[in-house]
Amino acid sequence: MATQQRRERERARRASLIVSAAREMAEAEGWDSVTIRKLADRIEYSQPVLYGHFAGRGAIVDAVALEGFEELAESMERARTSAEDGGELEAMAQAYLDFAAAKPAVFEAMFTLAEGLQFGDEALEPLKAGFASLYAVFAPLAGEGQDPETLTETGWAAIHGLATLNRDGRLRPGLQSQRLQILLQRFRGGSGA
Amino acid sequence: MATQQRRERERARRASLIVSAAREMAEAEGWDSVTIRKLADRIEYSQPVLYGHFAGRGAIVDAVALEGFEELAESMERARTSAEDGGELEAMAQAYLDFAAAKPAVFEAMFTLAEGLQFGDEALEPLKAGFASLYAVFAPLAGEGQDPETLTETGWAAIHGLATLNRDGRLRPGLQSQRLQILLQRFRGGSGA
DNA sequence: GAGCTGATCCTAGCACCGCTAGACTTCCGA
DNA sequence: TCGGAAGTCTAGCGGTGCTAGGATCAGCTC
Repeated sequence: MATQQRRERERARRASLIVSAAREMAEAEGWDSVTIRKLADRIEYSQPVLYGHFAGRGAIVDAVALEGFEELAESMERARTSAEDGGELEAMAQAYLDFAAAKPAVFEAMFTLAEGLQFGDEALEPLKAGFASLYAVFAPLAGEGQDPETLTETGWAAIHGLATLNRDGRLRPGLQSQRLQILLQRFRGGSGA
Repeated sequence: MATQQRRERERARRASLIVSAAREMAEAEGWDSVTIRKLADRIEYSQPVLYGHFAGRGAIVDAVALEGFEELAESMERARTSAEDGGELEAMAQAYLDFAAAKPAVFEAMFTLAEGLQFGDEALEPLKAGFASLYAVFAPLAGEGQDPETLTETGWAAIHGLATLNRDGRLRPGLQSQRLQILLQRFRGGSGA
């Protein structure tokens, strides 16, 4: 009886060990070098054990991505709620860009590697939470007769584009905050100072 | 003497055959299934022949990406120059989004797979041409004391984010043109009608 | 406490990948 | 005609994700 629970605990613990090992390896050497063999070595089990926890390599990447979405949502929400009046958008956008810059491998898992994550109405909780944070900030900026959700998507895309192009070295380095300022100015229609 | 030239021609022809085969396969079945072996089968040569043309698989992907940049730059420039007054930004942005939607595999090669392409000041011609088109449209929109190049980067990122998030199914389908309208309205500061 | 049963784990191997060494064939120029 | 260079192929190396099948070990039953 209690045995069953202990096993369950150990299983869960090992699963999260796999995920964090994958994450660390990816962040240190890139996703290409995260192989099942190395992962198995790292956690000191044979390869088949990994398949007892995840359907395959892709599922492990997805798990890292999901963890990333949780953290991103949390970061954004914290930034938003602790910002002073009028500074919510900037704080949240900055949190997004910081996340992308600080955890590039996780970000990559979330937005270019993940394949099994559901979006839209049936999305998992962390994904919805992240969008909700964005919505809370963008919706008030919607103009007359403008759908706030569509505006949110647009604003998200703008921030996201900034994050990805910058990460891939396609924008001039050292100017990210200037670009963010321009974006903010355009979206809230202010002076940009 | 003439033999040398004929050989040169045949070589070039075969190189472009490889690139277009890779491109077609990627567009049809995804980049994962573009393997050197299948590619060799397709062009009816053995694998080592491919390595006489390209340093490796990555170089082939890069070649497809470069071709993509040429086409994208051309599309944007055509859209921009043939648009009626005041419609340049919309036409160009639309061209960008259309390209991403119509040729997803090429777009993927350009922005997530390519590894050997230089950006910035030493970028290849097509990349510079593409940015020049963007610059021509965005620069006039720069506000007082605002760096036009930084504005261009920001605008590009916004459009790019729209393209990628939409491609990955992370935005509600069927609303891309509404999102573009919102973006345009925000960037030119107009009414958005 | 002995024996059974089911969960757990590993060894070994499949089919595929990118890439390359070395042999063979073909063609050109002297 | 013949020698050398260019071109091409076969075969194979080390790696990948993934899995079948057997061994081992824990816990339950009597």
